[in-house]
Amino acid sequence: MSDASPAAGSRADATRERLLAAAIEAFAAKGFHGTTTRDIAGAAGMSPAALYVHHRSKEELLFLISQRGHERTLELVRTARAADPDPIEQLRAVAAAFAEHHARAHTTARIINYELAALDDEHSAEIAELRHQIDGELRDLVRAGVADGSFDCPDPRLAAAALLSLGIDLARWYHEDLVWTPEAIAAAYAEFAVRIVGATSN
Amino acid sequence: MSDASPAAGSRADATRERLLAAAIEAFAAKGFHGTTTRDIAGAAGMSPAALYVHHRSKEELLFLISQRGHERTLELVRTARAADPDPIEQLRAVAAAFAEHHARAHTTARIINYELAALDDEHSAEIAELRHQIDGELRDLVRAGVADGSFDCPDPRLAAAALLSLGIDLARWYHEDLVWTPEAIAAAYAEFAVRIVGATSN
DNA sequence: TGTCACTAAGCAAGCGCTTAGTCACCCCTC
DNA sequence: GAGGGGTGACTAAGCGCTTGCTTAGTGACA
Repeated sequence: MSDASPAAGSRADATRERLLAAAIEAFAAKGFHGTTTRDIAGAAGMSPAALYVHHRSKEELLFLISQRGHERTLELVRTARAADPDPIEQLRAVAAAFAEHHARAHTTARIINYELAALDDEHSAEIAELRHQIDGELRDLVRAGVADGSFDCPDPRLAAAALLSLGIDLARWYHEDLVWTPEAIAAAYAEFAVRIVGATSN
Repeated sequence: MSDASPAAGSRADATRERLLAAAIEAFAAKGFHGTTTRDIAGAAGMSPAALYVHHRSKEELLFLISQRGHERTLELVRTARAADPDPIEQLRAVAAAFAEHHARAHTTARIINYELAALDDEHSAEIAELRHQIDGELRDLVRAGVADGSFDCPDPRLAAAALLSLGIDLARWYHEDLVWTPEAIAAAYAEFAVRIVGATSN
């Protein structure tokens, strides 16, 4: 039910993570402004004040979730690109990994993509930089495919935006009791991605 | 900056619409729970109490926006489908209209797609029915194309979901000072749609 | 004179966050 | 190994403020 667990060890760290996990569930279900600090603390089995022993504010909780999530996504995309020099294979790998992750971690992904406006200015800038890097990876990939003639696509930037949309919107509609597994989604979406850029397989 | 204006006439109706327009801007920018009734009334140049002269509650405002928006989208899709019996042409028309609308009316579209959880049970059920009809139109269209051999696409339902995602996610990222016009987006997205379903043009 | 859009003032409830204090536990000393 | 001083996770209570919404009343127009 979660994908958070770094730096474990002390009892305090465990509680810290428990509060973070509760915040993820609550923010995803009711949005940042729709969630109260009492909701989060209550779901973690603690009093409202305990939240402030481990975290500075409700907003900091959101930032932490957002930061971890974006770093994870960036790493995911870079790893997928690194596996093969061929743009078509890179695109398949990136689209599959991106889609599978957005299906599997749709709870976190929902917060990451739809609660950006609730971050304060400083945190917002830091997240914007991470998003810029993720977007850059996608644009570079599409441009490389166009440059070597693998892709047929008049506007690479717009194609990159469409590819991102396909994955990100999964966070909005995917949930566990659908017929599709994250792996099935990944396979289908890899094919959609290849088609969108008009790839000619060698 | 808005696309609301039916049933005008009396002074009261005009004020009612002014409040609705203010609610649209505020909900889109800060979310339903992040918006206060004072924000809405203030933006409409009125006191907080004036809101309740014209509307039952803040939630009813959201429902009204959502209902109008969904009805408009459903009509848009049906009109696009009605223009031509050929599935490929229908898909082009639907994808173009859907994308253009989500770019042009991204403010309203954002509320419609991302604030569903804030509706009360009764209103939520009514909106769910409208969404079901929109989804149905898309699925029927893809199935028709697969049936007559125009489309090559192993999972029509998943392809329909991807087509919807492409349009809906525009509401998240599109804004006025980008290089692309809604018309340019529409043209590119019509091509993406045709590619996603693997259409073989006759 | 009656109607109705509209406001000033305010209510009950709920918000994020703080304060003052309790309690379990750990290490050091004798 | 009993006693004591210190530490830090945790809570009950509540502060200052904001929320959605109501009420009593005003003033313009028919």
